Amino acid sequence: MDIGEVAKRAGVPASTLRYYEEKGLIRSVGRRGLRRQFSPRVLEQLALIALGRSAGFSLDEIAGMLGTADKLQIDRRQLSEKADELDRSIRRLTAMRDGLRHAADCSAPSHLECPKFRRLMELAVAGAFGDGCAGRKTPARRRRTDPPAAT
Amino acid sequence: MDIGEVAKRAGVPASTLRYYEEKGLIRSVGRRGLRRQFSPRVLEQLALIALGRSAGFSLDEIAGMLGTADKLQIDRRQLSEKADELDRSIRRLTAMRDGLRHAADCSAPSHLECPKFRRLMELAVAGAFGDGCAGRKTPARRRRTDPPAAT
DNA sequence: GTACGACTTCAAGTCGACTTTAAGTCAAGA
DNA sequence: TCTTGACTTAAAGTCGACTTGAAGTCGTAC
Repeated sequence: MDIGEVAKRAGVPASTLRYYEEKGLIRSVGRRGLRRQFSPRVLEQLALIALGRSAGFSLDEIAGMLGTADKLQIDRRQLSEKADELDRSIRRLTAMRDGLRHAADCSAPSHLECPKFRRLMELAVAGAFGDGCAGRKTPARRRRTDPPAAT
Repeated sequence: MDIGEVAKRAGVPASTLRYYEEKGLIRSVGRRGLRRQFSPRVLEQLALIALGRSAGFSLDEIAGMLGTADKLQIDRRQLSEKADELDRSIRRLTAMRDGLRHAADCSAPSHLECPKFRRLMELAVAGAFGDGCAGRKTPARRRRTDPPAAT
């Protein structure tokens, strides 16, 4: 299959497929002239990649899983760890959701006067929802690189 | 207070404070020489910002909330919407967690032979966990910019 | 025989939230 | 007086996952 065909079937832009190949996540079976040719098996690989991404694995992690063996061999411990990680995220998100829900219907004149809201603020400052909360879009910050005004 | 003092108390690097000021999230009350001076009230603002970030608001959204009025006036509808959004995330993460958990102890020789796993793959391909799942680190992709190999 | 469309490469750009760096300012202590 | 050390600025760099652009290569339909 030409890359365009794969793109159409998998619902993924051709540029992404090239990128994935470059990263070693998929492989083309050869070339016809310049053009990469893919085996239909790549569609399964792409589904796997999509799943991995949805589960929160990075492309590098996924590459590691699909990497060495030609036959898929996913480490069950890795899955389990990711499940635990998700579990922690779920707990944090749940706490946050409930807090927001409360704040939304709270009768206090200002949110600042609502004790629950203040508690939430404190937790946030303390980092209780640290890196990884609420659809965190930032790439897992390393807290404190900068000396926080060292004495 | 000097910026270093605020940094220490809030546990946020000075560079971040400058950045926040530039973005209009906080304000300094003046200068002593070159140095910004902050009122202690900025600490409360920062706590609010930390909370907003943890809840998944972007800095621009937070700026919008704190923006116009000098007195904090958060739109309750906005909180409610974010709570709903979190709720959806929680559901997706939960499904994913359960799927991973299952896959981790599944007895099928290869994951590919487990029907539940395959179902999860299909869902992922179909985008059921679309943008916003599992600590998604990417900035809310716009699906399909590239024509998927138009006919 | 040439125009077209689908492909190719490589480099650079994007997004958000910061951080880092280089070069400069300033008050205070030895 | 000179040196710290905490601040200042503006500009550039970072991270991950891609996308975009420019310039070139094919096979095929006209």
